[in-house]
Amino acid sequence: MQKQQNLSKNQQIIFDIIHNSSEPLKAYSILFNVQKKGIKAPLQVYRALDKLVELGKIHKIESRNAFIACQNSSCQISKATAFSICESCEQVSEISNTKLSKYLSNFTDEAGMKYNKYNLEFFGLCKKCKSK
Amino acid sequence: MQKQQNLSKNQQIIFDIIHNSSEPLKAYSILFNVQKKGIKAPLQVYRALDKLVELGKIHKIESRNAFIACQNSSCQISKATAFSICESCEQVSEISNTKLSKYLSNFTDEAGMKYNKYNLEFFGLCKKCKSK
DNA sequence: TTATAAATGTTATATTATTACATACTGTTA
DNA sequence: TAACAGTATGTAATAATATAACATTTATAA
Repeated sequence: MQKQQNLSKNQQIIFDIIHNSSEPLKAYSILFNVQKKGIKAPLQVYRALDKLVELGKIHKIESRNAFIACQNSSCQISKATAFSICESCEQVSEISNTKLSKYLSNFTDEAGMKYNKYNLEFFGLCKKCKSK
Repeated sequence: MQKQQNLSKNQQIIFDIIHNSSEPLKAYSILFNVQKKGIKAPLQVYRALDKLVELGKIHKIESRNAFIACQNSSCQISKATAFSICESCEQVSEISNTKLSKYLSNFTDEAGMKYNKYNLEFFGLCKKCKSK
């Protein structure tokens, strides 16, 4: 329940739920979970999610429309993200690999373009599911 | 309008529209475009899209919920995809860079896991937008 | 030719996300 | 402290994206 400075009430409530979850959470499942705390409308959830993403406290898993807490203490702003996703159990982990992030941050395309931001999603079977 | 063998009627109609588009297309914009051709329901579009993705003829740009034709002739099955996305004009290009794809296909995480599939989206400003 | 898989058609509905507008809170600075 | 600006909240309505369920047809191949 680690208290985060400078989050607003709704932002804190929603961050806590995501942070305490062992799996990525979808917006409407978050909504369902926070209705007892007085957050009643989708927009209240989406606004907090937007802000938390902007702050780098959470990331959106684009292929799943779901959100996880940032697992990478150094990632203040989420402009360089990488995840592994198990296609069987849907477990998601954030990858923090210095070589990978350096490689991608320095990547230059055929036209000489560099990019200030990327998102990478790996898919496969996690250890548990592979051994089944 | 290049005729593709072994696509069904709806698949062919929808592939042609995506293939001839200069920008990624969203499912409901495709639907709107094909209503004159007798495709009336979202599901008809989504089914064709699913199949085309499975065949590697098109790719889904996850962060945009939109679809583009595969620009990489060698990419039969879309299990290793990379795109550059302009955050200003929303132009999207598929990146086919052998070094990058080798690097990512061989990537091994801290736990020794390899992945059989990935999707990478780079964000930035395209040449045109940068020079504005 | 018959049976199996793939594709289609149709209606309804589920899920994800935003617009628009009114109000309240928080932190500055005059 | 008053006035202001910026951020956050509340609420209702609706837009945009995607799937379930079921009936039927077409293509393929044994």
